[in-house]
Amino acid sequence: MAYEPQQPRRRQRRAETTAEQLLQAARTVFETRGYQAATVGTITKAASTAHGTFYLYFRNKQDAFAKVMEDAVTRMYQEAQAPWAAHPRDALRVALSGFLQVFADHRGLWRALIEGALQDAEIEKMWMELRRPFVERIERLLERNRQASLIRDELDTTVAAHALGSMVEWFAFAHYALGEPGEDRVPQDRVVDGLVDVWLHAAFAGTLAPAAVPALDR
Amino acid sequence: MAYEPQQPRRRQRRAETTAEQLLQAARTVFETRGYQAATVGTITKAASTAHGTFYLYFRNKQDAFAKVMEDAVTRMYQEAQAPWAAHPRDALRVALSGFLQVFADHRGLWRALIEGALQDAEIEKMWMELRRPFVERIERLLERNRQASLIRDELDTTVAAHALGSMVEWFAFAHYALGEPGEDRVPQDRVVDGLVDVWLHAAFAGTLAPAAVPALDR
Amino acid sequence: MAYEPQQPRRRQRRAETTAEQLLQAARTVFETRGYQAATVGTITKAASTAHGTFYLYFRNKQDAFAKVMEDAVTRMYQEAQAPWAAHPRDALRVALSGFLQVFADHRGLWRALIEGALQDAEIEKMWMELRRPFVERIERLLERNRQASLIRDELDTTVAAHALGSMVEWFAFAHYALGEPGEDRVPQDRVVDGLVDVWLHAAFAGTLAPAAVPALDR
Amino acid sequence: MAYEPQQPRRRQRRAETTAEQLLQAARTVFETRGYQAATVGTITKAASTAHGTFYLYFRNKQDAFAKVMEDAVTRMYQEAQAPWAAHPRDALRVALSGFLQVFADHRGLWRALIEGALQDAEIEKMWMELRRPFVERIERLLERNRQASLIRDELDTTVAAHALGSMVEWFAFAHYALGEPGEDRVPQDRVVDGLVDVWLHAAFAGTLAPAAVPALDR
DNA sequence: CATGAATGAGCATTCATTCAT
DNA sequence: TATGAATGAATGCTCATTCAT
Repeated sequence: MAYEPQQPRRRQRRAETTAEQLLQAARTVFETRGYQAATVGTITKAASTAHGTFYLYFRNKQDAFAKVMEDAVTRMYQEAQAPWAAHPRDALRVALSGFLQVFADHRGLWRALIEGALQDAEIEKMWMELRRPFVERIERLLERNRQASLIRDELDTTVAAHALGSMVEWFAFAHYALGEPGEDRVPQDRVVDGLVDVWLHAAFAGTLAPAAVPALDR
Repeated sequence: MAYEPQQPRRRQRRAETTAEQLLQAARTVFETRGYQAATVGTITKAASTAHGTFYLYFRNKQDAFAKVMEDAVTRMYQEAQAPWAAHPRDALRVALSGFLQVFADHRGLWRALIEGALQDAEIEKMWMELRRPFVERIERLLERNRQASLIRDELDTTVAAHALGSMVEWFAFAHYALGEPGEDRVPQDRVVDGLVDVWLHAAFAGTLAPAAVPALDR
Repeated sequence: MAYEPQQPRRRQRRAETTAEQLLQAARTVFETRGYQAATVGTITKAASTAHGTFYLYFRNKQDAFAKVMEDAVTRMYQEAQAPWAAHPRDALRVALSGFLQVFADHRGLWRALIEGALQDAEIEKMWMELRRPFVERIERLLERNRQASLIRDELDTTVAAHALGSMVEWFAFAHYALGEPGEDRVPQDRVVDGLVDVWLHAAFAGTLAPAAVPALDR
Repeated sequence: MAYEPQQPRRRQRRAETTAEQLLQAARTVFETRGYQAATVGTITKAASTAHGTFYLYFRNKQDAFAKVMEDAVTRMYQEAQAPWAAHPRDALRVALSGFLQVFADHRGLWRALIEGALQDAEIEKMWMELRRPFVERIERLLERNRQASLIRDELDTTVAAHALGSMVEWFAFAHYALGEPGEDRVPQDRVVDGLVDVWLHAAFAGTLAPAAVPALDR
């Protein structure tokens, strides 16, 4: 009840620290154990706080996950959009390479994100929103190039943007986040080259004689 | 064994009925509630059997899931391999269309499958194995056409097979299995056309002057 | 409904076989897994009969255990009372040696017996009754030798009989039935010598000239 | 940690109370129902705590049993090692008498202990370890007196220690812990006298002048 | 703000026993 | 007699959440 001069600040600092600890711990725990297998107890233990303190900063486990993921996923999609070189083919290389690298580095977070999204509608919504700009950016890219007549006329840019975005995302997921962590995989360089190749041919203009398309066997 | 005249048949029929009820119930429950949220109790209740009966037909929850999924997923990937028309472009259309349709129809099962895979290493393994033939088939297709010189020389068929397979899978997942069930989506015809288009240009031969590749915006 | 000449006999023989199989299987299962850990399913599987058949021959698990044990334990105590040599010290040696041997050979059955007795009053009662002659025999022995003035005057034969009987029984139990099965133990010869020594001095009078040791009845 | 003025004490007291209630309840339940028949639910009900609280204080049922028994059994074997009178024969009397009394008073716990040991290898191990000092102490006693030439030369002290220890233990078990609780038994005084008598003659040298019996130290 | 003891609903799994055939 | 499918009660354990201090 006495008037405290600078106590509030210290208290606030303390709170921030605790919040930071908890967020950090939650991130680590979700990353290593996944959404459902992560427990509040594990998180508070990792954060060296009391069990109850968790509920001072998060409404519940779901909320903590959302907060962790919002931050993490934003950073991940951003990392994947790092500024790129001037040369176009190389530019695409850099972008894809960055995205794959982020995926490989945060395997656990991606797994947790998808797991969480499947168990919790709010997480799902959040993810969809964080993901949208990623696809929209591809669409904008295609649109712009269409105006420059570099894109094949008949390309449905909306569908193509979704398809190419999905291709990268899912390829990365299946390649890096699924299967045994230490498993042998196609080396990243080769993967990037292949993806760039598919991208370029899929979207950009060129003489593509339909007659050349062969029969697809079963 | 040789004691009962023709009763075994009756018993057997009863057993088959129970098995069918349980499998059906398990399928429904997994489909509507997901992997983790599905409980043995819910399944047996839905099947109108005693709780313990579940363990007469499944080793455990995971096993039930595997059995449900093996059946369902196999059917799903097979649908995408349905015999197809003579015209190659149409053939691809039919295959993709079938795959997307199945996906749209079994949104819940796919969600459950991925959720399960992320929570249970065995399920993950099972899925990877069910999925492999799907990708391998694409690779074989590309290889065969390469020998017919219909495929671009520089195409890395392994990477491309994974990439194109992933594209379809993830597109389908993101498009049909994520988001609100009733949400408005791009109409399926347009989607199929777009995907076929990307496929054909990505893999098959044509003059694609690198010079034509434009700058990619950020 | 027709008059069957020798069908009954065959049927009876079949029944005996089933009964025998079940009893044998039950014995094995109880011996290897103990009372509580043994399950009806394991027993019927071992006996190659249907689950339900078990209840044709036994009222329940407890009953099966009682039947197995009655037989087995009787045999065990009897084996331990095998006819013995004429020389008294050696006679005692033979008797103790036999008892210990039986114990060592049927470690599992003893464990199961005691476990069962502790969980089931009927088993307990049965055991007490099977055990009683064992102690009474010792008591009779001491009494007889008292009349021959070979026993110390002040010996309370009743208590001594219980004490010496218990000593052997428990020693055997702790030595052979408890602890790791393969554990190193004091070699049996030395054990027998020690026990004989304690017995003789505990009960018999004066300087124990081997000649003084009387015949042990059976 | 430094936040709460003196509340921790109150909380701590509360926690101690709960711990005490649970331990007490567990003890009672194990004593009256045995190891296997005791359930966590029964214990928490008896302790008036929530089911989950049990796992705040015990890792699992086995752990609770171990904790109950460690406490009880230690006390029981110690009772048999209570400081004793100067007169050696009386000293032995006191020790044996104490042991038997404790046994008679805790019939249920002994039963549970043995039952538990037969069902759970860890409990068995724990018991063997609690029991060992009891036997070793006897052995040390005999060894010491051997040096004072009060022990018969030919006595195998290791075997004798096991044998005499077993005798007392098993006698007590069979006499007090088995059979109907209210059954008529040989009166305790007579039992003690008999056991002492056997002990002394079994182990000590020659004509047993009471004076010759040495002090039994700890 | 922080603590951590307490709660209790929830779940997978086992198994003795029954009974229709 | 024999079968084996079906039953369902019972139990140990986890963990998100609350709340008195």
